[in-house]
Amino acid sequence: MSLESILITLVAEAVKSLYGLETEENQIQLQKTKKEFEGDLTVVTFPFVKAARKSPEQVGQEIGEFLLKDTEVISKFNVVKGFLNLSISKSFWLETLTAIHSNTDFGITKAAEDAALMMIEYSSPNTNKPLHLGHIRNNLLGHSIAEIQKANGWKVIKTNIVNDRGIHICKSMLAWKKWGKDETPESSGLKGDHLVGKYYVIFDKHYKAEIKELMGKGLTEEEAKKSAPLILEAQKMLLAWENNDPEVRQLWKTMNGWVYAGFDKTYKQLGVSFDKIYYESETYLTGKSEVERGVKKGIFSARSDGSVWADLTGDGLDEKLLLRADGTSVYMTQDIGTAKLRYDDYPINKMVYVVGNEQNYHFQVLAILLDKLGYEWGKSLVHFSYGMVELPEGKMKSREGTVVDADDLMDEMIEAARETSQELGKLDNCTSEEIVTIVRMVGLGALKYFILKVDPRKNMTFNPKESIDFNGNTGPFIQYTHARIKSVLRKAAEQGIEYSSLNDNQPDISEKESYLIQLLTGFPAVVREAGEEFSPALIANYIYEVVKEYNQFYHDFPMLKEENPTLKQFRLVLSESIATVIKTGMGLLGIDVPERM
RNA sequence: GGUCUGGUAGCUCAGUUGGAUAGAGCAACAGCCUUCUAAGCUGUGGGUCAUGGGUUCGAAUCCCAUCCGGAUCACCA
Repeated sequence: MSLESILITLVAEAVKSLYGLETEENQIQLQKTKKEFEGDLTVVTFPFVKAARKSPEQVGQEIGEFLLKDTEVISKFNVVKGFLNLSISKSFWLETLTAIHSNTDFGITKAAEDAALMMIEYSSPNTNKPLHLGHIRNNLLGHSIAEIQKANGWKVIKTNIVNDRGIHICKSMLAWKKWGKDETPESSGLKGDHLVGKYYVIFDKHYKAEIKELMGKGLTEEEAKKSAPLILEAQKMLLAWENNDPEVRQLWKTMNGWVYAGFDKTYKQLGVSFDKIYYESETYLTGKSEVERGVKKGIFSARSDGSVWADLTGDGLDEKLLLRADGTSVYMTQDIGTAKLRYDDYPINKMVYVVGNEQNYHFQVLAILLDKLGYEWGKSLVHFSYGMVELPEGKMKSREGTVVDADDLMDEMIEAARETSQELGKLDNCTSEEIVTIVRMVGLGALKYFILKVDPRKNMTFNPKESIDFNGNTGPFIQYTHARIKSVLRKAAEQGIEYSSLNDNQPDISEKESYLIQLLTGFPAVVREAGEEFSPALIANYIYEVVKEYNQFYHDFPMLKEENPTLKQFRLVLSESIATVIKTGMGLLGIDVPERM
C-alpha cells in the first residue's frame, strides 16, 4: 500500500471521528508539500470546513493532532491557512528505501499468464520515400507506449502496417522506369528508401511541369491535375498492379525490397522493432471483400459509376468512399481488411493505433464502419492521436525540401555527441568500441528525450538551426547522472564498501534525502498513469525531476568521503536506487543509459 | 462554413481530481573544479497564464463569448 493511500485512509478516519463526516476517497486532497513550507505531504482542509463548522486552520490543527496520535508514520505537522502540512517520520522513509532497493523490478508489473493482450500499431510507413522526423516521433511514441503497457502488466504485440501498394508507389515506379536508367542502391550508393524517394520527387517534378503546361493551354488547375499524362499512366499502373500484371509486380517487388532494406537500417538505428508486420498488399483484398459483404448486407451502397460508399449521415458525418469507380481500394478499405485479419490472428483485447492527429476523422470513421460490419470491437479501438512535428516556419513539406530526414538527423546527433565528448575529454580512457557505443547512446538519447518529453497530444516545434541540447532538461543530462552514480558505486566496490542493504542503525537523514526517497516512491504511480494516459512525457518529466534533485544532493553531500559508515551506506543505497529508477524509466522511453560517459 | 484542437517568460516546454507567492530548461549576466565525473551546482533578471465575462472560500485549470493559430471535412495516404 502506498504512503498516499495509507494517509488518505487515516485522514478519512480522522474526519469521521472528529466531525462525523463520511468521505469518499477522492474527496481527500493529498498533495506534495510546496518547497517553501515544512513538511512532506499536505492535506487540503477546505472540503471539511463546512461539516466541521470551524475555520480551516482549526480543522487542520485538529486533524493534525488526531493523526499524530494515531500513527507512527507522521512525526510532526504544521498548519498554514487551509493546508495541513505533514512530516513523515525518518524511519518510515528508511523502511521505504529498503523496500525499493531490494525490488529490482520496482515500478514494473509483469504480465501474468492470462494477462490481456494489447496490440499496438505504429510506424506504418509508405514505401515511396524514406522516413522523416514525423515518423521518428511516431516510432518513438509507439515503442515507448509498448514498453509502458508491458510495464503495466499487458501482453503487448507491436505491429506495423506497411503501406506497400497504392498510387504513391506507382509514382516512384513509373519515374524510375522512365528516367532511372536501371539505377540500383548498389550502383548509386544510395540507401534503398532514399533511392526510391528520389524517384518520387522526380515524378512530382515532371508531373508539376505537365500541369503547368496544361494550364497554359487553358485548363483549370483541377482539370490539369486529373488529366496530366503522368498521373493517368500511374493510375494505369495501379490498375495493372491490382490485376497482377507480372512486369509491374516484378518492379514493385524489386523497389519495395530496396525500401525495406533501408527501413530496417533506420529502425535498427532508432532501436524500434515489431512482433508482426502486416502489408497492405496482403490485407486490401480482405478489405474489399468486407466492403462487398457490406454492400450485400445493405449497409454500404454502390453508385452507377461503380464506386462504393458508406452513408454516415446518420452518425453526424458525411458519406465515405470505400471503393473507387475503377474498383481499386482506398486507405479505408485496407484498414478494414487489416483490422479483420488482426482479430483473426490474435485474441486482441485492446487495439491501439499510433497515428497522427491529422487522421482523427479517419479513425472515427473506421470505428463506425467496423461497428456497422458487425464487429463488436470496432467501437473500442483506440486512436492514440499525437501531434505533428513542425518547423519554425510551419509544417514540413517534402515538395519544398524542408523535410528533416530521419537517417540524417540521427547521424547528426551522434556526431554532435562525439564532438561534445571529445571537447570535454570524457571518453579519453575508453576503447574505440566503447566510444562508438556511448556516443550513439548519448546522441540518440538526446533526440529521443527531446521528442518524448513533450506531451504527445500536442504539436511540437523542432528548429533544425538550433541543435538539440545536451545540457539542462535533456537525455544526456539524465544519462550523465546515471553514469556519475555508477562511477561512485564502482569506486565503492573497489574500496570494498558493503552497501547491499541498510543495516539496523538509523542514520539521521536530511530533508533532501528523505525528499529523494519520497520522489522514488512516486515511480510506480507515474508508470501507471503514463499507461492510462498513453503519455511517455509523464515518465520523462518525472525522471528529470528525480535527476535534478539528485544532482543537488550529489553536489552537497559526500558519499565515499562520508565518515559515518551508516550514513555512507545509506547514501550509496539511495544512489543505487536512483540509478535503477533512472535506468528503468529511461528504458520505458526506449533510451539506454551508459555506465560511464 | 461544419467538426476537432491549441494559445503559459525572448525561445522550447511542465503545471495532478480546481488549492498556498504559476515552475523548469535554453538564451543573457554573476559566481563555484587541490574534494565521489563541471554534460554538474548556486544566484540575478524575465509573466496581463490570448481577451472579456461567469461559477467557487479559491481558476492557468471548469462554463460562455470573442480574437488568433493548426488539423480535418478528397475517387491522397
